[in-house]
Amino acid sequence: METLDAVSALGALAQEHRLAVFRMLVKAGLDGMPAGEIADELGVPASSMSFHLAQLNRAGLVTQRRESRSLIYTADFDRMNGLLAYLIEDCCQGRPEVCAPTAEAVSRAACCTPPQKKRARK
Amino acid sequence: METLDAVSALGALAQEHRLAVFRMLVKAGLDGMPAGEIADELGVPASSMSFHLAQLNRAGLVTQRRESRSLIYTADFDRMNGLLAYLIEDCCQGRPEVCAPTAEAVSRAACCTPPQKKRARK
DNA sequence: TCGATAATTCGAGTATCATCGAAATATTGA
DNA sequence: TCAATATTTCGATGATACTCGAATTATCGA
Repeated sequence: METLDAVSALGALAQEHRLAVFRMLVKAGLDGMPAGEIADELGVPASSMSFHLAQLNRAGLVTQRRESRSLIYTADFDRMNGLLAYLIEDCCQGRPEVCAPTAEAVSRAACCTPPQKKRARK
Repeated sequence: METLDAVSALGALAQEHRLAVFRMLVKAGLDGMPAGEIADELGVPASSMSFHLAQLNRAGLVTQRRESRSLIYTADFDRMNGLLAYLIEDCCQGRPEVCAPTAEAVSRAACCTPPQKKRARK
């Protein structure tokens, strides 16, 4: 991940509502959640939530797919892993012997693997 | 680390200059760097840099100590580790079996351990 | 085709961020 | 005590960010 991508991803997560959304979407896994449900759950007006979802989307941290009338948002686990890897490498940069093994472990372990597919929502 | 602390730390890193400063300070290790040198290195006016350093400081990602006329800034490795741990837990939240071992590995390895003390600057 | 549902885009208001020169503060050495 | 150095704080400016109601777009079922 490039530095500018990291800045953009960090900025997307650096907001209370958006961090909450992302946490929620991680929990939801590959099924994702419709915009309206996210907004309801967090008690934020739909138009405000739409703004935040667009930011997360632009930063690549969530993807969007239409399912009938709903737009389903899903966390992008690869992207989040990319950010984590960047931060860990960044953090240890110039001193790889200190924690490169850890960075390596993280990237090998593919930390943010989406959980196995769940049942379709009722 | 609490969610609001994470938002604040993420916000501090979500800016090109500040991310560059943090990278630089990580490289510098416990010795840290004086504000002026940081500003020079990045080609940013001193007053602008002071603003950014204050933000990093407020977010707890750097500490400040006076050494004669200079203010030396140092990366706070514990804080950065806290942020990484938060993000990794966050990312895997509700599905610990997927990557808890990785989070554990990261925290055990103390990824952002400051490198051993270097020579005093000339 | 029409009404209902789900969401986004628009517009306007307020707030916070980023920038940078000038002025103020802290420290040192002579 | 005074000039020089290192840095911050102040003030002003322009740019983004956040909020949310109203208007618009897309889709579905009858």
